[in-house]
Amino acid sequence: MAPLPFDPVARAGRNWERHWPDEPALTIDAMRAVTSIMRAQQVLLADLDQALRPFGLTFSRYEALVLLSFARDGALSLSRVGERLQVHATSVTNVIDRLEAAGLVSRRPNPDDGRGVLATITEPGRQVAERATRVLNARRFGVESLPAEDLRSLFAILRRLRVEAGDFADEAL
Amino acid sequence: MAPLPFDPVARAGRNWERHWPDEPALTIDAMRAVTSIMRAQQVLLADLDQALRPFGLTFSRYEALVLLSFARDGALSLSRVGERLQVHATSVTNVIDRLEAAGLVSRRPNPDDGRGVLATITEPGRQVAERATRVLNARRFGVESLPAEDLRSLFAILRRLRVEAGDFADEAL
DNA sequence: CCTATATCAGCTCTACTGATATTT
DNA sequence: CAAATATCAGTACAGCTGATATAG
Repeated sequence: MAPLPFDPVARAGRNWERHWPDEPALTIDAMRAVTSIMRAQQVLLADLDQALRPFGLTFSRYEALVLLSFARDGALSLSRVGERLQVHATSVTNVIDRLEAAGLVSRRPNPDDGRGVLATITEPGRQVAERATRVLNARRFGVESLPAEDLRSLFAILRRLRVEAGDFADEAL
Repeated sequence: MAPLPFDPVARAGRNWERHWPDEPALTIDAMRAVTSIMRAQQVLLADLDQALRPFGLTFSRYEALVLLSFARDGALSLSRVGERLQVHATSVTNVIDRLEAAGLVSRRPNPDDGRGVLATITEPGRQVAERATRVLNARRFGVESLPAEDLRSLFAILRRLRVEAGDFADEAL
């Protein structure tokens, strides 16, 4: 795809001002910020998925695998996985299905809850998680171009957005 | 989905530090920022898609429709639509197909290029775009919780990320 | 009885690949 | 002939709904 000789988000902002002259500046600020997030996510996801392809992982599967690698005994109930990654129960089933088919995770009944299932990371799963993480760390998750200050600003600002959206209840406010 | 009593991104950062003690702090900053962008996008897209559902639009279709509404004569070649929205040619065909099926856009041959097709917004399309935009403006695109300063920071920081990712060539650098 | 957990079938959507007809 | 434009078939993926079996 040929890169544009101008910023399409900035241009959209100018069009917005022209067509909606009575809207407060805050509205255009919001539109530019949201459009920027959408584009940034698209660019980053494509970059990360490409980096993870040699490992047979997508970013979603990678997130689930790493979550298990950090858990006590390398195991979590599927419901916990869904909570932490904020994905639907059916999506958890799907992601774990694929990780299990690749031999990176195994299922077993939850001894503490007869309704539940524990996903456990396997030894090959740990190895894949570690090698994939080395790759992502080395390319700094696709944001090599940003200084630490900007990265921390992003986290802080988007954290507020996530709290307001109900992503989690802030423990330190 | 029950909201967590803690920030899952912050917790992932602490786990990262514990498992990768030799990684520079910058790596964890990058991981937190990227994960935040992914989650924020997910939350925002769900919010916007829900707001647009009564209009029979997704955010993708809304973006294409608004782009046409801003264009001279309300028309753009499909290749231009793809450039501006940074989506694949096949996705442009798909989006315009659906907008056309809904009567919001019409296709006609490009008089300036026999290979091309022009997408033109219809009068019903303009009305839907205007009503949908009023709704999104009113809810400030889902980021009501952020002050103008944060919205402008997001735009500025993500703009650099987009430039480095080849989203566009900066005209003012 | 009501709720929670997980799964399944089925649908929508976006993204991408590879092939193709047409035109420049 | 090579490149660009658009389309189509087919695949993969994530996200969701509704239904279901099992267990707390």
